[in-house]
Amino acid sequence: MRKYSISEVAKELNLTPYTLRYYDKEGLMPFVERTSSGTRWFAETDIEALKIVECLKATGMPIKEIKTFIDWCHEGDSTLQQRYDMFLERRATVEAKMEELRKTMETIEYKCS
Amino acid sequence: MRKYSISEVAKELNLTPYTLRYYDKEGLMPFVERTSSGTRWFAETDIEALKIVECLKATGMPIKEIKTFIDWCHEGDSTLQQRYDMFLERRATVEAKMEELRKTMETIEYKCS
DNA sequence: GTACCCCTTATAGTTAACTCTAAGTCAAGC
DNA sequence: GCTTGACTTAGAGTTAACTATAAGGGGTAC
Repeated sequence: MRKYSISEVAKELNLTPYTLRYYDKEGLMPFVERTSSGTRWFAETDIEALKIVECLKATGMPIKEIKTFIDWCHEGDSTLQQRYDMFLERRATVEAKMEELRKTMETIEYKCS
Repeated sequence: MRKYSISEVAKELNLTPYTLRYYDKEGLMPFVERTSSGTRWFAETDIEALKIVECLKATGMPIKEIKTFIDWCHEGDSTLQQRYDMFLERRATVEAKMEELRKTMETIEYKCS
């Protein structure tokens, strides 16, 4: 059960320590342990959680909304429904975005000829 | 051959006059005529051109790159190849983006279960 | 003749998501 | 004991794409 420093995690996720501290400040990683002197000490599970954060970010979800999601995760099973609803909403958003892109490319393709 | 004022065009394209003047300043509409007193006087074809600008924007193309495209349009047929190349590149970008969204949603869908 | 819409320049504010610096502290490794 | 890398707070800077205000002026319509 190795633990990781902030720069190791940054490297693995292709981020910078600055960004990770920023995420922490924004409440996206309230789970990370600290050593007695205050150094962040990431577990594998923390890195997995951050990968989900990156996934949500990749769908265009703003950081504040991701924070809500993370908060719900910490409130336990009572928020399962809310999280599922958020997922459905996000899926709809992404599908709408993809549909718009598809249509836009069609238009451009048409204009190009 | 009606002509349109800036706020009529803004309304039709769901933008604001501020935004249109901003686009003008950024060089996205060097084609728009002016009255003797300096008022912008949009033709139908100008609105069509702006619709293409909106399309390109919808694919995530930054304004500076759109300006390049507009400039090429004004240079005439000698830039046809460049414009086509830009289109191909844009299509590739959009397709990559869509592919990433698809994969991301798959991952999230998996994590959700 | 006044209201409304257009124009300009210049400048400042907004939002999101970083990105970085400064100034000072702490702890581990060689 | 010095270097390295972690930490903190506070704050400034960056980028994109607007969005808005101020201050001044011009033209058209009722």
